[in-house]
Amino acid sequence: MPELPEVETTRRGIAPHIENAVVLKVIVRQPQLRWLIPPHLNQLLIGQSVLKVSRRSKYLLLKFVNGELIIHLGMSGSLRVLLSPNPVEKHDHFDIVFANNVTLRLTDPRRFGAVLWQEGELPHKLLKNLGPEPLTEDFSLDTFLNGAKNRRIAVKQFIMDNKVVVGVGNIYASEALFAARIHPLTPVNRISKAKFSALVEAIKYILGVAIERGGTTLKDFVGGDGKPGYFAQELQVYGRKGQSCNACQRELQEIRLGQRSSVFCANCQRAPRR
DNA sequence: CTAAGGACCTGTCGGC
DNA sequence: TGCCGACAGGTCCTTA
Repeated sequence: MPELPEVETTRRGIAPHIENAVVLKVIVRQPQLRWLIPPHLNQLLIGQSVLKVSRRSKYLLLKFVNGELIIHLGMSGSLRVLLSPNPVEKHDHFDIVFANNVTLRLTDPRRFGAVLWQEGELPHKLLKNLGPEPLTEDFSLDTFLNGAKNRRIAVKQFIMDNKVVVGVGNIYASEALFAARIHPLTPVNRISKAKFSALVEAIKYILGVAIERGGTTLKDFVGGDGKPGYFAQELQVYGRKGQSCNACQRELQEIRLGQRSSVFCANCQRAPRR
């Protein structure tokens, strides 16, 4: 479910409700997510207030005076703010109940998500080696030129590599490559400066628009405020295998790349010559 | 160092 | 209708 726009949408939805709120208690119903939820969160958090809700890559960071709570939504996670009592459902694994009657609830059927605690030295090990944020100036043409040196990896896998740039998952990687008219299999050492430049702009543009639309709702994604995202109707290639290209009407093709499906237009996105 | 593949887990969908 | 395999938004970890 969540790529960067969905995580950012979630951050914006929950922040106004929980920033400066004081933790009343933490409820863990299923501690085994991708990693075990730290067992002593109640001792750490009760009485503390959330100083800030931020985001790094697809990690949500809740800053407290004594450390940082890190939440990742994995593949199927969502976080919601509940303003009134709400029945607990099957995959509601984790709640933070605040003194202002707000509950922050993590739901995650596949349990690839994570809740981690980091204190002392920041950032957390998992955040330490991440590449630049795509929507900042830290991500530029140079990012790609430097990162592509001596590599022949397929461009789709390259832009999904978190050490190169963060936040580009399977949906937006496919969309950005279509926008930049680059075939997903193109080895990165064969991409021109101009094409890389177009790809940088495409990634920034598409992620930006997706955030404006409140993310992409597939299945049941809802932002922190419970509203769905509206980017799905703007997808050009993702999930459109067999349908016709919006630019040239040719039938969109699907290939598998690193065990992920990749839909593209073989006409608009030229196959690499070899 | 790079690259490839498995692993984690549940739900849903298509085919037989 | 039931069963089985394939696949789904992520990414760490192991192996070569």
